[in-house]
Amino acid sequence: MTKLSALRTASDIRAEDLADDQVNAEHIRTALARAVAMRVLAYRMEHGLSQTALARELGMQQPAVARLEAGDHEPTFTTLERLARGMGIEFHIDITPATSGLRESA
Amino acid sequence: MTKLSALRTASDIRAEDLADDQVNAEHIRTALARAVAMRVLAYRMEHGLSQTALARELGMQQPAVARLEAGDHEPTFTTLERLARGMGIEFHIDITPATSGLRESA
DNA sequence: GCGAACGATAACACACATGTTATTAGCATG
DNA sequence: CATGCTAATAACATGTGTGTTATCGTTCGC
Repeated sequence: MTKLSALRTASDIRAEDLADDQVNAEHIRTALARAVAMRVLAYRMEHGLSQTALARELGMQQPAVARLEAGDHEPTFTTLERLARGMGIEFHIDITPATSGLRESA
Repeated sequence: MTKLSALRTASDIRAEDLADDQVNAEHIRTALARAVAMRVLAYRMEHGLSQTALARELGMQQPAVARLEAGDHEPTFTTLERLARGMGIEFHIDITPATSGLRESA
């Protein structure tokens, strides 16, 4: 099970960062890595998987999952795509000119 | 001015790819590079800028802009961020679990 | 106490996007 | 024709995310 405090913390940060999934361009570099980290961790907890087990489902090794959950790296699009297929998540990237009407994201 | 045919082609592809800005995870690897390419080219044309001029605004060299417009590379988030700040564009990345209701993108 | 599983981290190789410079071809204007 | 601007491309160095293996500390169950 590994420290429940970790899970608690995860849920906590989820409430902060994951709540507004539409991250602003300003914070993307910082927020994306953490958002992905939270998603991976949450998914893993919800499904009762170990890092090794999830890694096998994603076609990678345990340290790779650990790094993703650490959230220190900027995941590549290739990595995001792999996560999307391996886990159930979807991620959308929409590029809109600021002049053509910006949307309220929250 | 450089071949107008290029511009025509750009507008053409815009109608195809840029129309559905919400790209699916399946096609992201392929589509993102091109979507960005179209955005850069469109912006540059609309503002009557040369690659060199735009490059200066973005803090990079002309070949870098050319590569972006070529659309053969996967731009990094750092690059996207720079484009977002340099040009007026906004890009949103939202990560949603597939189980929590997927949106119709088109 | 021992062994097993888990998670974190170090260390290395590799792929790839980018930064950069130089060069080339196309086209317009003098 | 010569010059200048444009865009495209080659070639190289660099940074960084990732693949991979090995290892360490911790915790749980025997």
